Order: sequence, then C-alpha cells, then structure tokens
Amino acid sequence: MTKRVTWQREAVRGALSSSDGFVSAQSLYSALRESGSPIGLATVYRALSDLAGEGEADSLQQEGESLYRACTPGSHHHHLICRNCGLTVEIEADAVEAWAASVAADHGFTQPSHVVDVFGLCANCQSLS
Amino acid sequence: MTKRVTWQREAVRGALSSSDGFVSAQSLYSALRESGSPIGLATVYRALSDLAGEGEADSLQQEGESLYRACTPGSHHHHLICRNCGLTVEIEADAVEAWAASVAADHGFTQPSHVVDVFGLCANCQSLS
DNA sequence: CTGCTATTGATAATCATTCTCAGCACTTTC
DNA sequence: GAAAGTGCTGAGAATGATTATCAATAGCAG
Repeated sequence: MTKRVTWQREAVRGALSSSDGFVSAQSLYSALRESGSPIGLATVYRALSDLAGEGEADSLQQEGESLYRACTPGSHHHHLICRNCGLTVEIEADAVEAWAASVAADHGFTQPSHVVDVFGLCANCQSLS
Repeated sequence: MTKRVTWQREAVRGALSSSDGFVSAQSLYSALRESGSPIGLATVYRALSDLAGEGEADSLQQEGESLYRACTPGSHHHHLICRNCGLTVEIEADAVEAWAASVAADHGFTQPSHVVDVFGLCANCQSLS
C-alpha cells in the first residue's frame, strides 16, 4: 500500500499547476496528449482524484463535469472564478466561515461544511467583449 | 409557442413541492412511476429544467447529478442542506450577497453571481446515528 | 538483480442527461 | 363538431463524462 512516485502523476500535477484556472479532466488529458505525453485517460482521472483527496487540488462541479485546480495545500479558501476564461483567484472568507457555522447552528445542524464560489467576468474578458 | 398546461408538468411540480429536500431527476422519475404515473423520463427532465428556468425550482449539482427543489418564486436565497436525508431550509444571506459583490469588485470582476450552500447534519439525523 | 505489488492504460461498462421523431392532445377555425 | 395547426410526450438511441476491469508494466525494497 506504499504510494509510488510515477512520472504520470507528476505530469498531471505539473499540468494542473501551470494552469491559471479550473480545468476539466478531459481537457487536461487532451493537453497532456498534445504535448506529447502518452498518458492514459484513466490515469488522469485517478491522479486528479488523488490530488483532490490529499488536499493539493480543489474541485468543483459545473455543467455536469468536474473541474480541478491546484491550490495551496492545507489552507481553507474559496474561489473567484471568471466564467469566461476560467481565471481563478483564491479568496479568504473568514466572515463567511463564521456566518455558515452560525446559520447551521441556528437550525440545529451539526458538522457544517459549505460551498462558496463567486463567479464573474474578469477585467481582461470584459475588455474583449 | 404558447405554453400548455399538462398533467405531466403538474405531476412533476407536485412531486417536487411535496418533497422536503433536494431530489434528483432520476429519483423523482422513479417516485412518480411507483405511484402509478406513466410519465416518461424525458418529460421529467424537461419539466424540471422548465421549472428551474422559470424560477420555481432551485437546482444544484452534487456527485455528478443535478438535484432540484421547489422554492419560493422570485426571491433570491440560499440553502442549508442535510447531507444525510436531504432536508433543506431556505436561508437569507444579505451579508453574504454584499460580501460576494465586494470581493468581485475588489478583483476587477463584474457581473458577479455566486454559489453559496451550507451542508450539515440535521437534528433528526444526528439522533439516528 | 529479483520478486512483490502498486500503477498503468486500452477498452468496456455505467450513469445521468439530451436528442430524435413519430404519435398524441389541446386549441382554434370553419 | 370535425379538421387543421402545433406544442407535448415518451421510448429508445445517442452523447459525454466518469469508473471498472484486468493483463501488462514498472517502482521499490532486499
């Protein structure tokens, strides 16, 4: 059960972190393929869910597919995402954390977790339109 | 292009509003079928996306499927959802609205929208475990 | 180097969702 | 009330993303 280091996993990690925003597993696979890597689709999916499980990547669902992005490990944060180009900014939201916890408690809910993401058009995409 | 009133659409609307929490299209279809309705799967999907488009239902994505729920039309709100039984409480979040807007503006983003949902275990599900 | 076993990858299988299209059912018109 | 027009329905096919299968491969310890 020892975890092994393979070039495939590193390739996925690298491709993820060189991306500005959220990317789908499919497009990450295509990108790796086009850059000459003979990596397999199943492996990309496995690597991505591993990274997400270890806290090295964030994921969110959009339009029926999962998008992934490298994130700063160990920190809890949310995202501000351009809905046109996918550019993503990590944002702190202590106020929202506290709000979520208190709302949950008010209604008798325990073990609160939350999904908070903000979408918009980034400055660059605005100027293009 | 006039919209017609059919018993199928009403059946979906009824099944949605008699549910306590978010339901998937598939399970709504199964439930309707089991209660004797000969409705078709495609029709359930169509009715749900119509309702969502008209603002009579909210939707969210979870684990690769879309979940729907009847909501109070015309009002913007968020949800507190039991991750065990699906029980859902509509919550107001003016503070969060303002926060989202200002965060977007701070980073040069326009046309902000946001996804804010809080998950937890409801009081009832806690006592069961 | 050798053996053990986690990992890979081509492909099949799954699953939710959407599309297709012929038949059906409201509505309006005569 | 019958015929025509057209939106709606539903069974099944098509799609697209994700996961499972499983034999072959390749890290890693000794």
